[in-house]
Amino acid sequence: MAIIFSRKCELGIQAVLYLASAEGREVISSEEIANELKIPKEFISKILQELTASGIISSKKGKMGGFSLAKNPNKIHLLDIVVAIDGSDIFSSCVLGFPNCSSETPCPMHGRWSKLIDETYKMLNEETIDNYKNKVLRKINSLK
Amino acid sequence: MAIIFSRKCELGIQAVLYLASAEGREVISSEEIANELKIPKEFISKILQELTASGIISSKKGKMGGFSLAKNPNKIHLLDIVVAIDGSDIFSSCVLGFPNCSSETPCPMHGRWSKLIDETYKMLNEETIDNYKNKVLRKINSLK
DNA sequence: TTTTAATCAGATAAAAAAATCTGATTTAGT
DNA sequence: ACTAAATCAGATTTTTTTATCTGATTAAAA
Repeated sequence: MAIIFSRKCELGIQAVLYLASAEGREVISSEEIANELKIPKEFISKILQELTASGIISSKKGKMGGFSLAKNPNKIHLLDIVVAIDGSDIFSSCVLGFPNCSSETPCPMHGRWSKLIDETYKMLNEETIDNYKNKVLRKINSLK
Repeated sequence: MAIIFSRKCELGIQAVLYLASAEGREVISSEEIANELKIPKEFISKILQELTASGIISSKKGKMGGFSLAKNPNKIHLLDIVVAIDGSDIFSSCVLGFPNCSSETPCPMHGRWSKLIDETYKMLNEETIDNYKNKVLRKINSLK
């Protein structure tokens, strides 16, 4: 089971990081992304479409086409990708699955859990793709 | 989407908390739990069976039967329930979905994320059902 | 202008998770 | 013994998520 992000979202972040790490090159095909990340081409294509629709990356059709970042990597936050694919419910939904969990009617974990979620949110909101593009190359290479 | 625990696990925790909050009474029927937590009886029955199998609660069959905690509530940690239902993968799997994420071949989020997961683990391991049984009553009553 | 290689769009299939159903078993009380 | 009320066990259905397929469109290059 995915721990916090959907599989789609995990792979979406991976793909955007890959695009960022390939700076200088015009566009990257979905096939290359699929090969490098060792995931099915068809699946990543769908995800790249969604990310294109939400304006995080842009696409160039036709032969020699492919995908590239739509903005400067220091303007793309991890949070943007998460919200685009999974939405923002995870930042407000109850960890124990109770409805209407809030400071008025908190679940028993509410207090401590809120702090963890706030930190997560902060992390995703602070970190930009730019901060990560070098780190990710190492990881991708380790996939051999 | 469930944020970190499966729906099964969320409801399992809710049910165990409910049992803890009903101390003094012999056994509680799955029907009562379902009514109080506003969830389907059949689903919670399945979950209660699993929790019985893993020794967290115990069951009494037949008329006047039902479920009760298998041990003292200060001996049952939230972690026990989580591991029994969802397993312990969430504490070691990569937040970005990369394989073999570790300090040797970390993903870009590995460092910061590990800290959050460690805190979560600590919280689940420290807190016992006992600590929560009073808090949960308020929440359950608010479900009206 | 034709071929080729790419995205795009939407349908479909497969897998996993969540929820429900059915019947068997157990046990207290009459 | 019989009945009623509960768990137990496992099959089935539904829903959601994940993954795949197919055909259309686009655009570069021969």
